[in-house]
Amino acid sequence: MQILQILQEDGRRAYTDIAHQLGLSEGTIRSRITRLLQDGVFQFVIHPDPEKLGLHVQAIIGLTTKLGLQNSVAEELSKFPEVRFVGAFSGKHDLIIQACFHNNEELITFVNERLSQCEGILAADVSLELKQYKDSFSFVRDEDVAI
Amino acid sequence: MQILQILQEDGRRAYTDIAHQLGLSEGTIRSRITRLLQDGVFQFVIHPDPEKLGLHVQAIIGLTTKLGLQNSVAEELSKFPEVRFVGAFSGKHDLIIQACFHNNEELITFVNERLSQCEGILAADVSLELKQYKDSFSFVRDEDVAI
DNA sequence: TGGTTTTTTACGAAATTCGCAAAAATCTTT
DNA sequence: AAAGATTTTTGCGAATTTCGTAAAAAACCA
Repeated sequence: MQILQILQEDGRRAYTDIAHQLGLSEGTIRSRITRLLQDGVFQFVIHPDPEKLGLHVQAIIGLTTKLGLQNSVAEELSKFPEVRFVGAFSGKHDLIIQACFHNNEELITFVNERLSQCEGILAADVSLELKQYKDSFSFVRDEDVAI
Repeated sequence: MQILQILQEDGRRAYTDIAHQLGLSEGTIRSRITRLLQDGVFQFVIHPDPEKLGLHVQAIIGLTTKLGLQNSVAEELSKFPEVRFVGAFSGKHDLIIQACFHNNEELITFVNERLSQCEGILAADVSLELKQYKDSFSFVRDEDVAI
């Protein structure tokens, strides 16, 4: 957990660095990280800033799907590169997705052409992001580390 | 863009590796990545699997806030470690957040004790995640790379 | 075109990672 | 509690990568 916490802040911290910080050998850190990766506990990735990439429009879209087609719709939507999150939910909407676009034009096109062509979507409830406060994969909590 | 695309798949790929793949020198890759980091275009992070960390319950919660308190509520919620996403939106809900919990008990506690104690929240619309299809920071699209 | 700035390249030095075998620790079973 | 088996940690030298930096190349701009 401490290793995850350190890598959360900087995914490129050297094994030797982490080892020094935690009072362990480089080999230990290396073998643990290798094991965590093999077990699929985490992955090394990058977190781009959408704004800096020209993706100025983000939206969360709640979808109502035709009974029985929820799964296929979800899998279809997961293929789109502009869609970064797809989940099935209890509550008002069967599916909730999150997507990024360069501009409003692109969002409208996505809703009107892509979504409408997707068999099984009955309704789409679009919420436009006005301001982002937090967006992270920081799952590791201090409480979990302390144990 | 090609560098980002490569690092999206493996945030730990060596500069020399990337350089070979793109037919450039190690120094070029290094200076470009250094510049991208300085400009805040992306960060090196890890993507943990919440399930593997025992976070079996995920939820998206739409919030209605008292006029004028939206901002302070959002900033307050951003401090919680269990909250991974906070955004202000147009549409039905003023704020939409995404959070992870070990179990339903923890979610209920969060809603009843944490949220209720947060001055300015008028209503909370909880959607429980039943299945996750996609969750990534893969903002870089092939279209953008090709340019 | 000539000069300026930016980017790329090259390369030795420093640091990191890798491979692996021995030591230590942990777990099992009796 | 001991003996044996398994897992984890450690300690190296070797291979690889990164770093620092100065020169070359390219791009930019009057």
